[in-house]
Amino acid sequence: MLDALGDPTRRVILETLRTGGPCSVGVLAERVPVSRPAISQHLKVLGAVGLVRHESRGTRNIYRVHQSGLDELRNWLDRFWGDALDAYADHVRRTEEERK
Amino acid sequence: MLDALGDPTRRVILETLRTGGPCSVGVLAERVPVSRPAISQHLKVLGAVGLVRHESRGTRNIYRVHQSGLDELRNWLDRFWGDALDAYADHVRRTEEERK
DNA sequence: TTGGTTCGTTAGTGGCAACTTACCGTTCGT
DNA sequence: ACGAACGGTAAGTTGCCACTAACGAACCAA
Repeated sequence: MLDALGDPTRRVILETLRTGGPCSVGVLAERVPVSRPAISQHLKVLGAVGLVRHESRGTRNIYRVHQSGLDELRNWLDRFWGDALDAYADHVRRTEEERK
Repeated sequence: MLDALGDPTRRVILETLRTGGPCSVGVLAERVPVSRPAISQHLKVLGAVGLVRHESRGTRNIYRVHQSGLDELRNWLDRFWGDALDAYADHVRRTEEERK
């Protein structure tokens, strides 16, 4: 998931899909300075983690951003930050006891 | 920012800091199966994007997770999803007109 | 001051993944 | 049914980044 967002090209692809709306692979290859097969590979990765969905329209596949991946990221964020605060509180309490 | 979270080792370091609370570089090197210099380099990257803060305690530096990076990520998420919906609405309207 | 930690930095290497070129399957128009 | 367009896949290369090893700096204790 975060691995998928780690690549700059994939983020550009997502940005393009976000600002330009859903579009085909060929159009994406025109807008992003990268060959068409590279686009395909990245879309495969993005699709595997639920960040994009594709829909076959004749010979061309229309890709669009999908929500599930973003939701998962948000949940991870919430849980992460909550646990970090708890762990910090524990740490403070522990060092407090050591000082005695 | 997302580049920083893209590396698995860095996520492990963050997880370690989160669950175990703040700790020094040497302790991190013990808990994460990676050499100490590698830890230093990763902490440098994580610090550059505001995900961790360090505080010099004598010869040793205590690192802890910091909020600003997470906040920035959350803001990005919110704006991303909102814009994606708008762009999708535009796209629907545009294809609707082309159908005429 | 001297020895022992603790940490940051540099140089160098190995491995992985992103990219391109070439090829093949699929689908639509004629 | 045939040609063309669109897209996914395979193989191969290149570039980048994570990692280790060695060195150097700062700090504390004696």
